[in-house]
Amino acid sequence: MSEPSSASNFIREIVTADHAAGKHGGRVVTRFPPEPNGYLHIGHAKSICLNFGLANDIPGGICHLRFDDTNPTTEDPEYVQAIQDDVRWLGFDWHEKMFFASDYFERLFEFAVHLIGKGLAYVDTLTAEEMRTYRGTLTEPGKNSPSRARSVDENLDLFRRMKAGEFADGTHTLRAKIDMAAPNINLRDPVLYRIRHATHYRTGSAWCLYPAYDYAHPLSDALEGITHSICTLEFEDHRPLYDWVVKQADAPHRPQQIEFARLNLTYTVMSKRKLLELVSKKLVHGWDDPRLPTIKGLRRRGYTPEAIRAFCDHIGIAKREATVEMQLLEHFIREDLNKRAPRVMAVLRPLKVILDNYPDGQSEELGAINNPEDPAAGSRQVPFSRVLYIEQDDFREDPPKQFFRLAPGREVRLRYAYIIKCVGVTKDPQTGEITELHCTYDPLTMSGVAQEQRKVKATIHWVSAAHAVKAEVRLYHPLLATDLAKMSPDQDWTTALNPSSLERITDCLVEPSLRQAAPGSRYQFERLGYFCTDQDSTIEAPVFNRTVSLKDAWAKIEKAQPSK
RNA sequence: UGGGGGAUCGUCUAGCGGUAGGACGCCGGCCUUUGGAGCCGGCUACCUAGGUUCGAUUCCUAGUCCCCCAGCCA
Repeated sequence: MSEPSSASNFIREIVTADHAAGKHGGRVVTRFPPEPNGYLHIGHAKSICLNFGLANDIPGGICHLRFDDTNPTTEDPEYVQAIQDDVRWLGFDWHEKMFFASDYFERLFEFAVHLIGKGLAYVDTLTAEEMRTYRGTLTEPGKNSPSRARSVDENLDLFRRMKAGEFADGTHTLRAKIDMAAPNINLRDPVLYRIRHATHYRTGSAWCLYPAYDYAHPLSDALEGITHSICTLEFEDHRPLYDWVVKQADAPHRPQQIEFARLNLTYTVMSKRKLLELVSKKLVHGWDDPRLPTIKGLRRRGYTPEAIRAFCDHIGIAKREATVEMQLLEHFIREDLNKRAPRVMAVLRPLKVILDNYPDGQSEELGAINNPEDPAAGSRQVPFSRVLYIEQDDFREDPPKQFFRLAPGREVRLRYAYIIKCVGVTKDPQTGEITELHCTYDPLTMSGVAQEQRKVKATIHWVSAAHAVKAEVRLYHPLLATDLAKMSPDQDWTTALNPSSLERITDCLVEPSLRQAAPGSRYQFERLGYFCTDQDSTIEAPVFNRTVSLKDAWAKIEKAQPSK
């Protein structure tokens, strides 16, 4: 990737200054370290853009992809694959520098032996329950575990036996010997290793002893020669422990941890726990459900990596907790797709229009511009005939103020075609529902012909009944109907879900050029929005996802109108 | 009544002692064969109170409010 440098931020300043000062031997090595226990989301994209972006922009910089797989009970190779796919799809490259914390288990064990030898770690026999009691509280100091006085030899012996599988889960831990009275709770003899007789997706049953994050992470960083270890704010008070581990283990290298605020977005959820809950309870259709802020979801919905990167660059990096408006994300996908999505005509909610004065059985091919923003996109032919469908929203029997579209006796232009006039409305005698419109067309108003005196206030899209292709369109609405921040924590957060976040319309009609739309291809349905061909789409049954609507000035006017 | 962080337009963000800027959003207008796009203009922001200084969003002090931490999760 060779895009213009991102806007600066405090982390970029630190890294740039360190690089200029020749710190770390002039190297810059960052890392993106997900635990493979879920799919990546837009919040991870922020971190990916930061870490890889930094490495890309600084000469000689490199960003590692490291799987922080130290907990065998939550991790799965499915996630390892998905994470690699997503990072690549976002446009980043780890240049072969892909690592697994689980590959360091042996070396991590040796560091622990070293720590024990220095008298800085001990095997504790307290139960989890007891350990909690001994830890003290936020305001009261903890007290030393009886195990703290064990000799180095005894610790070494016990630790090796822990590794050998002699003890059951939960019976022993390895703890750092720091300070049980430390005001920072993370320093009150944190657990370094715990026993887990579980199968790890990579190391199988080779280990029953697993290093904790606070121990494995700093040492993994050190082993890889990471210079700047960037993480989110909640790890701020782990930094003293991070530094302690690297220093006391006599690691070959001292990385610097820097924290920034994670991304929050309005109307959606970003925690792995909640996303997993949505997927496992089938509240959505999977990790790639287009309603989700996962990378896979956004991708299926039609988002481009370029738009996501532009968004990430734009929101900036800071330490203040912030919630970005979804509209900003939408702005970036509109901006990107406006420049490159080919325009087509599609009618979501069809209303039949019969052109009384257009010869029955006749049809013609009309030239249509593929993208007014991109002359190189060329043009195509769209068939026109006597019976058409227009959007139900484009006709009002009793038009409100400022409604410029079709109404009895009124004229509109059909995009790329003629000006038509509504001369009759047919209704279902039973329901009173409008079933079809009778219109006349003016053959002298063919699109492209100068029409000095014929100005109409609206141009609407249409499809030819005889040529249109039936399609399903899926519209997505916000995942959440209620702001989670306004809910009490004891309430079930899923009650905040928007029950109508997915709207499927199965009898849409699209222009024939869309018949063979390939899954993943993106279009602008004129006047409606940007749509992406879904992976479920087939030639027999095309399916389109609405990525985002176009900005809708009329919707605003209508909403602002007094009533009705 | 511990520790660690953070407070700038509605939202995100810039500012590094010298006229508080940008983006989104919103409101007008122009333009338009997409009520899209584009163009032009506008939109009650420095948490509070003191102090230092010719001058403070910036430095200092004291408050206020918000977030994180008591997993053998990461």
